[in-house]
Amino acid sequence: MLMGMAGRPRSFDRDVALGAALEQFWRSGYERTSLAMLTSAMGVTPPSLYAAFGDKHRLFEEASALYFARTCEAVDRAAALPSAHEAIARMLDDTAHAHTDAATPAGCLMLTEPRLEAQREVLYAKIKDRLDKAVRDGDLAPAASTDHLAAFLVAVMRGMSGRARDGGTLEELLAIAETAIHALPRAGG
Amino acid sequence: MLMGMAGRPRSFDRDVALGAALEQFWRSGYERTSLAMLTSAMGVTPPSLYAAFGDKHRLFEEASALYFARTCEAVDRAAALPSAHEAIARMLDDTAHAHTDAATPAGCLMLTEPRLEAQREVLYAKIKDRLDKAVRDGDLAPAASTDHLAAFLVAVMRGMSGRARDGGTLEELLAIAETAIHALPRAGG
DNA sequence: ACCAAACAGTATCGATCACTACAGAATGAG
DNA sequence: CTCATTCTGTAGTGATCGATACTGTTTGGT
Repeated sequence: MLMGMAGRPRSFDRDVALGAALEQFWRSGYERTSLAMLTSAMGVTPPSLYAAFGDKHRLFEEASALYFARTCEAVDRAAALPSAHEAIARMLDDTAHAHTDAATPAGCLMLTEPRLEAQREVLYAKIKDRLDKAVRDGDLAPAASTDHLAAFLVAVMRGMSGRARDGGTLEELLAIAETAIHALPRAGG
Repeated sequence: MLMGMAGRPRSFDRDVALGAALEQFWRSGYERTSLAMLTSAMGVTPPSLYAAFGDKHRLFEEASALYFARTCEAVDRAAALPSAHEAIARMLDDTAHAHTDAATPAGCLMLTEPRLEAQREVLYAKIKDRLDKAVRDGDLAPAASTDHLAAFLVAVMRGMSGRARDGGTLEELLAIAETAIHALPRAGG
């Protein structure tokens, strides 16, 4: 009695449905994505969606958290590179490629969606931490203001995301990235 | 007979109402701005709004054109400065101030609203033209790719606008602008 | 077999969206 | 004045929004 588990099993894969929701939010943003679009993309009826994910807002939070986790993986991989210049260059290169990948919607969900400011704050902190480490390593001039540099880099990534949404190509985004690299202080300077 | 002008005169100032609509669109964006918000901000009832401006989309086009004209004035003033570095520095400085002006909504309507890509294209062209002129003047290295630089600068401005929407301060945006300046090729290089 | 539990699908909820029909009020022309 | 014309405000249009009540259906436990 009162054993929690019982009843008809779910007829869809929750992770697959979440991925479909993520892609829809990514493509159209939170506000422009209606429940009809979500249920169509996920192959799920509204009551099933609400039973599995709560409401639209919680579904978005779960989907954006998934996106954020993937992004953080790439950022952390880049940050692990030996020099700050390599790390930053890799991050910007990743950004250009990810934002123009034909297999996914253009641009970056985290950088485009207004309500994901907390995620952007974490991205900023990751970049600043990597720059601070570079200063400690003697890899970056001690006088470099890592907070200003990190804010600049997040702004550039954001600009790249916006340009990708406007139809910017990979080459165009790579050119922006390469130009931004020149704003970094020279090694040992 | 059939003289066009007659009837009850409009009870509100069309330009003032348009300015109020612009501010509302600027603050909330096109999609999030409802007609109820517009009529409330403009002090006008829906039928008057439709008689004076057409529909929501045309009202937005007129309001964003007004915003665009004002922005172009500032950009052109900056472009008239003697050196490219001065011109670009002024544009970025203007951007930082305009995006954080307490008297207006944070950020830039033109750089934030997805559907205003055509305006961004014009901004890009203005910056590129100024850089091309600098190359002709010997003010910028002849090898400098002005299209890449212009795309970079628009991306930075866009990032500044986004950061302003997230609550970024004037000082923070000025720091981004100053960092971006360092990406410009050195004079005569 | 039988029942409680959890799911699926239809059909719909009230709220809000952009938008407008209608009727009264205010003007200029004759 | 009278009348056509244009504006204003109320009130409400169909459509769509996010979210659910309800009715079966499918499962596991006994």
